[in-house]
Amino acid sequence: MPHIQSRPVHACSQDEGQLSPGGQAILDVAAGLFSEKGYDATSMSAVARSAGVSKANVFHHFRSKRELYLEVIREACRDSSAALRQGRVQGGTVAEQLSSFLSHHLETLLRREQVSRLVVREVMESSPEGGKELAEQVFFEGFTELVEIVREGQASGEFRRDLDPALLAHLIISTNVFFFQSRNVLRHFPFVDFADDPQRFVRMAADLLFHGCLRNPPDEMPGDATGNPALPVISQEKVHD
Amino acid sequence: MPHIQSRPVHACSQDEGQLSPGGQAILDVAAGLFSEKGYDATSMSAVARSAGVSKANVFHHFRSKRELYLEVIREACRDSSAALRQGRVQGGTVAEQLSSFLSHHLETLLRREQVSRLVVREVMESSPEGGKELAEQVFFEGFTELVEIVREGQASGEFRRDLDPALLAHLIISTNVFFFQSRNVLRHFPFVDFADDPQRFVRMAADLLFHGCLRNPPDEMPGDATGNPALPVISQEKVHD
DNA sequence: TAAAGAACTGACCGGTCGGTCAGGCGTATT
DNA sequence: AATACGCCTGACCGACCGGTCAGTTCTTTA
Repeated sequence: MPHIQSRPVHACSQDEGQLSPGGQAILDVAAGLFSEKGYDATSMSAVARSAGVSKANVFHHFRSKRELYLEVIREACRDSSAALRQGRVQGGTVAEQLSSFLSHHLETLLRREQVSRLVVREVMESSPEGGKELAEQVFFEGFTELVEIVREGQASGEFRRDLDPALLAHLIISTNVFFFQSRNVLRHFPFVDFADDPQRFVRMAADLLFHGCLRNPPDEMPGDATGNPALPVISQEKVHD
Repeated sequence: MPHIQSRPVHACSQDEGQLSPGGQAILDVAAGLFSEKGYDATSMSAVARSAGVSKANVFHHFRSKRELYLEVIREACRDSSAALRQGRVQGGTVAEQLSSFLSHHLETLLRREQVSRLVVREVMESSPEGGKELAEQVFFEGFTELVEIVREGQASGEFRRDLDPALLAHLIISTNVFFFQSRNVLRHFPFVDFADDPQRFVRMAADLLFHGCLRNPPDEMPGDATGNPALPVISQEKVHD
């Protein structure tokens, strides 16, 4: 379990100078195996076999198992970081921007399931020092951007000014990542019907994050039963599929 | 990585008939090692060494590595399930109950860090079938209870009736678990100051879940600058330490 | 076409893995 | 006193691990 240490992921979001097609093929199957079975349970022999090459050849392209693993992580970070940034929408209210981010982020998580699992695992298992590197070199940009969006919302008066923008940003990521993580369990609760409908989930979650769960008006508004109170939820057709 | 299968965790929250002191000692050190280094990276030799017994002795008490691991998981589930239930408060508003739950739940997660990590890992890596068993046999009770609390809040008119109670319950768990998971990364963002103050985090998160992040009144309220709008936040002294 | 170097291979290494086995020791029943 | 059984041990097993190496084939360049 070689979690990030001294000089590892620093190549994140840098081009890394193109490796040979054979090397790339190895990297691809390695990504699949690592994310499916974890680091320890993935043997170099298995990587070689899956790639259709000899084990010695794998070691020709990558100095060690750890280096292969780190390269996989780097690529995963580069990809998901890029995917995250491109989900940005310019126009609309800040709430719409955040909602679009939520949607796009979750869609990316699910579409690139294996790689996502890999990154999430890396976050969870990171030591305090490894966490520092992950924070600085992998997630800083995206998270900062998210915090900035929230700040804009506060500056424009759209959002409450008395809450910590980083907290909201964290809860947004949290919402998606934990949904992604717990889906296989969530799906089996009888009263949960959103586990297999990410778009519905993201819409409802955004609604909750925006409006809260308490009855809206401080003064009561009694005869409203269950009809949806026509909340200005998000446009909801910007969601990809 | 032996995730739950055919007949595994069914002993959760059942007494399991007491094993010999030697066996319990082995189980304890195994719990530590498994949660610290993961399944694959923990060898039976290491377990034996840490427990101060021979490897053959470990296999005398537990038929296989997998069985030892499952026993560790069972115990962890039994413990954390119990810890969760006892966090329940009777009196007060539903919001206060949920707030207390959040606080107690996070405190338990952090206090029993290793075991928590183990369970979370199990959730994340669970296959669709393994997830079913986890859902039914480990988390059903606690999650159902949480959903019930939310439903009470809706029935009494304290909460909006147009939101899915399971969704709110899920977001509550999500908030805590992801905080727990990402702390080592979170701590290193310069604009995050709640990573090492779980109580503050839980208070702010509860506030956000209750009231949302949008400016409260639907009608504008222009000249209000930055002063906190005196929101009826949670009592905030019910939080343990 | 010769040379150089990258891509690739099978055979092999020391070490560790999960698991087994034959047997010693202590104690309680008969 | 014999027996039986739970607890425990060191020695050992085949399989597989990450990694190396000498050598062959392919590709590029001069």
